[in-house]
Amino acid sequence: MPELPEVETIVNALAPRLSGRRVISAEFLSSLVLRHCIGGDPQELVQQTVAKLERRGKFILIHLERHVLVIHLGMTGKLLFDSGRSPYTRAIFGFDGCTLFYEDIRQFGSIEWSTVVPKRIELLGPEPFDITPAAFHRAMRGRRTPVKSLLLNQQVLRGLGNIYVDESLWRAGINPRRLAGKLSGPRAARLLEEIQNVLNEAIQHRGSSISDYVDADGRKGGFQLQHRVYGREGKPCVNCGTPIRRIVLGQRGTHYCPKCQR
DNA sequence: ATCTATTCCTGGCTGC
DNA sequence: TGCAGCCAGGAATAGA
Repeated sequence: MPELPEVETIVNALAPRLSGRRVISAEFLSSLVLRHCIGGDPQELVQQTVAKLERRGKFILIHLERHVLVIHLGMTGKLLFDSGRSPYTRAIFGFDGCTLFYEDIRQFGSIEWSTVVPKRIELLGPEPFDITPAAFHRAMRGRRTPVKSLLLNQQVLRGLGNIYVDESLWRAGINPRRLAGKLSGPRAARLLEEIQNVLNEAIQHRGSSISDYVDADGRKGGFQLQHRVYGREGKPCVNCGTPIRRIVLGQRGTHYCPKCQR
């Protein structure tokens, strides 16, 4: 499940190999991944040159001359260079020099394009690295939802998913059920700091490969070995030895230490 | 405006 | 062994 660090790793692999390349062909093998793209003809992408690549939260933006291609990998989406067609190939982008295959088993991912960045992308919250502790605290003020749910809200902060939210809350010593609006300024600042720490460390490790995640060159990440709570139900907390607990919060599996996180 | 529940999808796992 | 049924989850959507 690609979150900010995984998407960052993918974009870092894509950018040098796609920048300046010309789109030769665009083929879609599944209409499901185009569910956000109403009435566009893939042929209009052909012959355009890639201007630049950008990550916004978990979204990949490929800026062409006249259009922007917006890709979200969902749960099982992958962008792979020259991998060849598989039963789960949903789209194929031919460039002068390489071919990019979009694979997605569960088809939670999506691809769309338009002449301007879509509104819902513009409405995303700030990058976790681009918000001050004070602004972060303000964003939580008055919110009567568990802090975990708020951190998953991409309109508040963009890029966090289930893994890194659980890991951040453990590092900050905050119970995922705590209401966001009840966090003090210092605790909010600590939380933001730990969010930035865990994301930076995960990027250094090229992301987490928990199911079958690989980057555009087929390389796995290594940060799953650093997880302290995610996927560790029943195992001892590395800080205090208490068994890690798993609950369902906001329809999401949630992992935490009942002793360290209050 | 804010919050919660539901829906999408399918390989892999659990349990009978 | 075989198979039904359930699970994982990001984001859009509907409903409260």
